[in-house]
Amino acid sequence: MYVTNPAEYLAKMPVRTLASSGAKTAEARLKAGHYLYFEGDQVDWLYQVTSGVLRLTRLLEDGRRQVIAFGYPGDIVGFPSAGLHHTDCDALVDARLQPYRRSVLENGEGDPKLHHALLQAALCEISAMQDHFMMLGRKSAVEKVASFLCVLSDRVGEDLGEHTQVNLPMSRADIADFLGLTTETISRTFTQLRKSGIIAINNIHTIVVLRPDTLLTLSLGDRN
Amino acid sequence: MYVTNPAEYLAKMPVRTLASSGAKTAEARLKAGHYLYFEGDQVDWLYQVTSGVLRLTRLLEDGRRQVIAFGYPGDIVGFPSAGLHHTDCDALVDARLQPYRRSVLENGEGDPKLHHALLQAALCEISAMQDHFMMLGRKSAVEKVASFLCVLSDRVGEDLGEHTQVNLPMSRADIADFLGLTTETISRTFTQLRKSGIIAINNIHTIVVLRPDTLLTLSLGDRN
DNA sequence: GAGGTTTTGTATCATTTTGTAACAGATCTG
DNA sequence: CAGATCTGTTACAAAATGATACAAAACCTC
Repeated sequence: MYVTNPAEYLAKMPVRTLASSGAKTAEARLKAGHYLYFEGDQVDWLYQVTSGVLRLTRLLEDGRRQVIAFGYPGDIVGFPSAGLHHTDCDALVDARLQPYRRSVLENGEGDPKLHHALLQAALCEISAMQDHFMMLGRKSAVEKVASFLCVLSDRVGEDLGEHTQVNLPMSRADIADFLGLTTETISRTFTQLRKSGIIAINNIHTIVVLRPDTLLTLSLGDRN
Repeated sequence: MYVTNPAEYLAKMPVRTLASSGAKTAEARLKAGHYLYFEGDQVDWLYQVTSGVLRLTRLLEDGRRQVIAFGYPGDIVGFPSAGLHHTDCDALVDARLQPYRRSVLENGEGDPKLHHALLQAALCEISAMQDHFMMLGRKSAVEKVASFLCVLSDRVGEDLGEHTQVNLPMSRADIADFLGLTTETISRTFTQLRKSGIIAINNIHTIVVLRPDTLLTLSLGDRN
């Protein structure tokens, strides 16, 4: 059987920019807390994150929230459906963005290579979201948190020689809304992982993965 | 605030075929229980469902399963990521499928209109999956089941004058794996809806929505 | 249609996760 | 700096869901 790696989510795009050399649109900047677009907005541009971290969210009328994804460097955000945005998007920390015209993706205007690259990014997004389905639908709290940390560690972890340090720019509530849990459960699970010596919590936004192999095992939910 | 309709999932594509008139590829047939492709297979074709119902699934090593989607007439299945399928796909009931070459989507070969239509289907898929994220991550069992029935009722319900009849070709286990629940919870919830007079269960695969408005209210999780 | 197998429904019990609340620690503001 | 306001942690109670067991129904297969 082809083995699904449930921790594949977020490991989507090479960090290299897609922009062709000529006629490049100027990079945009987005300050922490500021919104790039809202649900229902007309889509004119797609954006590739160059630096910083974005947050894509959806709201239910009663206030319940789902964090659809975090946008890390290399990720493309803003794919339209029927020409509209279907999430809100804001920056967790100051971010730089490379904009691409929507028409490049949808009408093939401009560089064909860029059109192809954006299309591939969209297709990649579909498969990445399928991974996250498994996460949301079929994993326990510990497995979810472990998966989340594994992915971030692989993708944006800083090598500390012995261990890997991971910066968490998002709040516990963001993590909870991403994984379909409550903030309390996130806190409890972090504490549990810390007490087991699997991670260390330097400060609220900085954790260190002490035993990556154990964390990975937990994330896969091995009942062995 | 722009109101997210959580029951939007599955309401993806018009049932009309995308195929351009000329040089049309012959329609394919897939018998109930037979597989169209497996996770890891090379993608050569995309398929639009003409009739019947498909099931897209993913497996975890320990046997846990997530039903990614049900493919109803109008839906496109088989979007590649890195050229490969990332789900299994089989037919719940005999199905007819209109195949489109992968290269039409990815390399723009052939009819540009078809290329555009497939691209739009992919983008639509992304937004539909975002809806389902909300479902999996933030909804209770009753809300999930109610949403599921609402969507099916809207999409493929048969008008019985007073009420709407919905055929459920999938098993309780399929519904459970689609909604991130267990079969027992599905059974319990169905019974609960039946006893409340919101639905009637003619037989295992046929339910009737008696009070669509109440079902919709339940699906939205109004705590009013 | 008989006999066996699988699926579904129901009840009970166990576990996980959530809700609540109190408190601690940050961060903000004037 | 002091007070106010978030955010995060922890403990305990409550609720929802899952697991188990078993009976009933549906479905193969011969």
